[in-house]
Amino acid sequence: MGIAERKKRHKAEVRTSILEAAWQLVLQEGWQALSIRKIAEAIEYSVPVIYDHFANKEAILLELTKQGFQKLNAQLIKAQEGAGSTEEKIAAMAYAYWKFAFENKAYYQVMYGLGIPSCETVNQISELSTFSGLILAPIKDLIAAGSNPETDPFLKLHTFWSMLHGLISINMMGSGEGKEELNQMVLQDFIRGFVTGIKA
Amino acid sequence: MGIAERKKRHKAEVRTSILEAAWQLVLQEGWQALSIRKIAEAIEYSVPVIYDHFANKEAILLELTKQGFQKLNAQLIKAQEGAGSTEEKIAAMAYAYWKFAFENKAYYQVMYGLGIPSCETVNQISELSTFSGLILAPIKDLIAAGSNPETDPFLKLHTFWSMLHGLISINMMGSGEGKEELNQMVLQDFIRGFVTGIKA
DNA sequence: TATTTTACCTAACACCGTTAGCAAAATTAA
DNA sequence: TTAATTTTGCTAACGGTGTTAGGTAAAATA
Repeated sequence: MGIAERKKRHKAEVRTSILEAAWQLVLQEGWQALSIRKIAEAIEYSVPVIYDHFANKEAILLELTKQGFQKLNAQLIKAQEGAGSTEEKIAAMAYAYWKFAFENKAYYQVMYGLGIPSCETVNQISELSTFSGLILAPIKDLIAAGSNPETDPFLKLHTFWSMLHGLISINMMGSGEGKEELNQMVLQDFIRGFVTGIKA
Repeated sequence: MGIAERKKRHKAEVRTSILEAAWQLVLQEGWQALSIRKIAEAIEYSVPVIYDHFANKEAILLELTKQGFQKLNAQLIKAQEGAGSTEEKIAAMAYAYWKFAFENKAYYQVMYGLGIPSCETVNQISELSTFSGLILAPIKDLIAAGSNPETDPFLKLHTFWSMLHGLISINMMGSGEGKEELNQMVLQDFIRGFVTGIKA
């Protein structure tokens, strides 16, 4: 009964090729210009085949979003591991998040493209809870070590994520020119403020 | 030659009705669902008439964006006037900005819908420079009164706007339920951190 | 070999933004 | 008042979108 296996394997290959083609198109023309027909042409199948693998276009973007968070999480873990103190961990993760956003603009724009992940969407992206967990841990440590141990860590996680995202999205417009140094300063400014805000 | 006047007036009326219809549609179905054809039907004109008044669909959204910033600016001015100290001014404006966003979600989403206003877009929205000016003034005052008078006020404006926008956009997803109090805390947290960050 | 399942495609539906080209109405000139 | 001209607004189309119904040919099963 190796036939069923072969078929499954082939189906998985087509699915993968859809995602790869979609990703190439996003890289080349931006996620706004992604279309089912372009994907179909790229994978050399007819349009309806795509709907055998994904319910709709949004599901494809959702899958790319998941991939983005996977990649981001991996880099956050690496950043955390390389850091010593709790404080350094938070700083390293903020920096890693920032770096990820600018080194993977296409991913970041897909991940937050339709606006911030909506309530329904959040539950579909399991990677998001990993993400939250990663950042929550050092925040809890920092709170425990600070002078206000009853501070709500979720509140701080919320703040951390929100502000960082805000900084990035507003800086992402200027893009191009010699703003890199200014941006670095904004980031450092933020981290310093955030950490001392918890310790105080 | 009152004829030309009447024609001008009529043309202006049609233009206004386009914007009003567009706004109603945005309120009812969200800006993503806005379409030229729906506007045309609402104003009881054929589709091409709309292109006599606006170059394209984006121009209509741009006009709504301008209206949004006008309204926001008005509320920021009011907030600033009602506040005493420089510090209170900044807090009041942050709160007013926040309040505007949540009381006018449709506007806020149009204003930041296509992502943050891009470099080209910024120049088309004169209201944006008014906005910047409004926030810049108290920031400058606070810097002057603080212990680091050489701090770049534009950097701080940047930070202020970015973080506030981030807080709002991430909080805008949760929307609905009993998160209002938590949100208030996040905002207060932000303001406190921002102000002390400048003074220190 | 006959039958059933699977894989896949063509063609369509209902939209979208945008524009070319034309008919009718309103204005101006004779 | 009639003729010429401008203005106004329309129909219809082009090329695109996401999505799906329905049919055909190939492959697997009996």
